[in-house]
Amino acid sequence: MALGDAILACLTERPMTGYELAKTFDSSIGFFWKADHQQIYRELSKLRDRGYIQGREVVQSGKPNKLIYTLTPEGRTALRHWAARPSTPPSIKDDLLVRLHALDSIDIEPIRTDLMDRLEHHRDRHENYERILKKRFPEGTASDVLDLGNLLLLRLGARHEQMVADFCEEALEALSTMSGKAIVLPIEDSKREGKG
Amino acid sequence: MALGDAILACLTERPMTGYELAKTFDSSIGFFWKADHQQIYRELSKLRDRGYIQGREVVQSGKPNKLIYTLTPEGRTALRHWAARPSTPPSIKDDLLVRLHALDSIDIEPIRTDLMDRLEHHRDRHENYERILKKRFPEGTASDVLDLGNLLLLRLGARHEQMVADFCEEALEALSTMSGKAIVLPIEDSKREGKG
DNA sequence: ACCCCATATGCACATTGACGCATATGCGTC
DNA sequence: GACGCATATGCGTCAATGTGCATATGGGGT
Repeated sequence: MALGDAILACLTERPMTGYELAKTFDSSIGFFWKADHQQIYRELSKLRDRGYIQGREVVQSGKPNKLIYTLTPEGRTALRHWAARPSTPPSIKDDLLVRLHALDSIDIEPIRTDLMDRLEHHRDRHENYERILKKRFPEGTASDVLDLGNLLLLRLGARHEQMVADFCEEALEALSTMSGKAIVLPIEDSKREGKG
Repeated sequence: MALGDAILACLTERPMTGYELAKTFDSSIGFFWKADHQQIYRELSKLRDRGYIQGREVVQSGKPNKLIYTLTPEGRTALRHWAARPSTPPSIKDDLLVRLHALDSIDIEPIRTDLMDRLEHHRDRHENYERILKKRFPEGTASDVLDLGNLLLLRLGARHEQMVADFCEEALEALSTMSGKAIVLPIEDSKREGKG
């Protein structure tokens, strides 16, 4: 139950509604973990059933009533126990890498445009991280433990995006150099072997 | 159907049995994409039903008969069409990052040991990539398009592991510096607020 | 008046993934 | 001879995830 723990982790900051959590998973923690509102509401129900969070209904007019969820002591304990277990290193699982693995059996042009799009995407994200870093940590140091975690997170994010962006650039360059030597395949559906 | 396409991509190299594919997903492409043999066999059935691959049974004695799967022209086309679609940038989704996000609500010691384990893990993987790179690409250049893809892949893997390893080191250092200032919480299940 | 957007929650279905178990047999080891 | 291991394929179940749809309403644009 990884998403559940991510939600518990978010609720340590402050009590939130499912809607607010969904927005959080679209910005701060969402840089590392994607989850849409459906997943979040479903997980919230489970966490409530287990007694890890408590919902307080707030009656509103003009809008549907909202449910503000707060961590219970049991929830805090559960989070601590989860956090005390070793983490599992994830795989990268990027389709782009699968495409590169079969580079000689696919069309190069779409890969080039894809790489260019990805380059832009990762550059944007990198700039975003750097902007937040400069704003939140102009000194580059954290004052307390909470800040330290977020500082480290932002730094990792920034470096990751930078690295992938660099990779895209390099891949594009390499493809340009290669395209002179390699046979550029015309787009046809019936493709025979002959690669020589 | 991402795993299916990863399997098709593997079969462009050479025809393989499910067993061989499972081994492949435990080494080369498996550095980026994890899949156990169950997933692979299930996906192979689907791909066969769709006519993307063809199974040829080879009778064996002493071992169960094996099914060697070959890409059909339809399969090649499907792979090319899939590869022509833009890729979707994945999220990092690492539990360690969730732990760091809630660093002030959890116990530091388990995180330290976790970070040390992860440091070792990522260093090992980094060395592994570097070793393969030196062996397969001593010149650092690729001769054809297939090699280029694999060279790029290995380079990305190496850099990624290096980056995460550096991150772990930095996080450990930061936690050491911080531990002087921060209150080290004793391990108790009933935890009150008071963080001052 | 109509439509889209933001707020706020949720169900249903399909796909994907993780984990255990089952089958069949030869080979080496304790 | 019992046990684990490598080879080789597959079923069943459950958790996690992804996608579409449903509900309810006030406010702003056209």
